[in-house]
Amino acid sequence: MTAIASPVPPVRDSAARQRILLTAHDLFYRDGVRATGIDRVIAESGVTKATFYRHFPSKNDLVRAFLDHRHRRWMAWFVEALQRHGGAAAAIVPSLAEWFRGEGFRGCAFINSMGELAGSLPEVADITRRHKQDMTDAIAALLPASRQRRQQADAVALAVDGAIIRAQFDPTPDAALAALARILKSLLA
Amino acid sequence: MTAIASPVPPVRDSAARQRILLTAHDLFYRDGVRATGIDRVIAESGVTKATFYRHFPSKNDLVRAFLDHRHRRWMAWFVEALQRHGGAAAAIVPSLAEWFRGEGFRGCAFINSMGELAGSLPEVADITRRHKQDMTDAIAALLPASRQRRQQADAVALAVDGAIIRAQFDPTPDAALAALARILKSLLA
DNA sequence: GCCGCAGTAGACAGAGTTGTCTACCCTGAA
DNA sequence: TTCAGGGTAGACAACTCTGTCTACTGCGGC
Repeated sequence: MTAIASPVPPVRDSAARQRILLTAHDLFYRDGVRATGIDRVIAESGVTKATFYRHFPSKNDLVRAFLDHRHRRWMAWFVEALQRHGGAAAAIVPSLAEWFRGEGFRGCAFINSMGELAGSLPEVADITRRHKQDMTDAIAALLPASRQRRQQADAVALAVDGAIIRAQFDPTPDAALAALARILKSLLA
Repeated sequence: MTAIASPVPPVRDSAARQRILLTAHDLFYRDGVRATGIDRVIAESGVTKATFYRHFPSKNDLVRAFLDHRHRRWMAWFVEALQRHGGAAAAIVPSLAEWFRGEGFRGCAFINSMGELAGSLPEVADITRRHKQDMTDAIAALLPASRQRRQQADAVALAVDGAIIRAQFDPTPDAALAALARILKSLLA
């Protein structure tokens, strides 16, 4: 369904489309998907309804594009941050600290979306699973090769998700980072 | 604000109120809070609008009552399940397995709500923090007394949250449980 | 020069949202 | 017996939501 191209390709990498997508990204991530009306996205991206609906036939299409964009953006940042902090397992905590302490941190966009869109966009679970798989792969790349690297990476990724959650409801991310560090230390000893 | 009693107590533990609350619990947990309209709750609990608004002056009041109810219900189940599985740290994985494999499992109601209500009901972060604090206390009670029990419990709770998330997007909870078991084993060795 | 098309501008439909209000019923306690 | 109050039944207001539609503009390539 989703991927069938229209007879005459109606959209491309236009400036308007980019503006819509970036605006939607900020609003969806900050306020949540359901809390953000299409009208708001349209108004804030300085575009008209006709233009919006030319690029995104429905809100769900925009949501999918948002998650796709978010995935690329976040993964690029994550991989870069891990390298910047040494490219080993020890890079995980300082990298996440950066994110958690960053201005508009509001948790994981995928986890948040999964919670609110289970009914209206069931595929968000699959999208989230793929996102977390890529995150786990990036983590695995930091670990020394061994027979249990895959499972170690799974465990680390699980702990990272726990830390993201905790950093989302605690006033400061310190406890989340400390607990994560404790887990990593004992897990990779 | 929230806790000020009205001059003449307008509500009590009536049957109607209970029906509304239980219906709201099921719908909010299954479909999400924003996705569930007040009309739906009213229709499915077999009550009229006037009755509903007598007990819950606004949807936010209902949401707060829902989270409170959910907290009591979930904590009671959790403590009971941990005891039933032996009352030690080893009880955590089988207890969660029960929940994850249960019929309507849809993740943690608090984490889900925090994601979608950040804007309209900011206090949900505090409610979630208190809920997780109680969960952590229940976990701490399983661990042998030591100087680091508190921090161990924090780390275990963080991993539990990670497992809840993973069980929410994976088709089966097996990987989540295995990764959690791995973390517990190395953490409590 | 003209034509296609991405864009602007905005009215409009149809459904759904929360919340209010009137009118009536029924029961249990003073 | 009266009467307060929790309940039923449902209209209605005011707003927001997604999505459609018409009419016009401005520009780049053929």
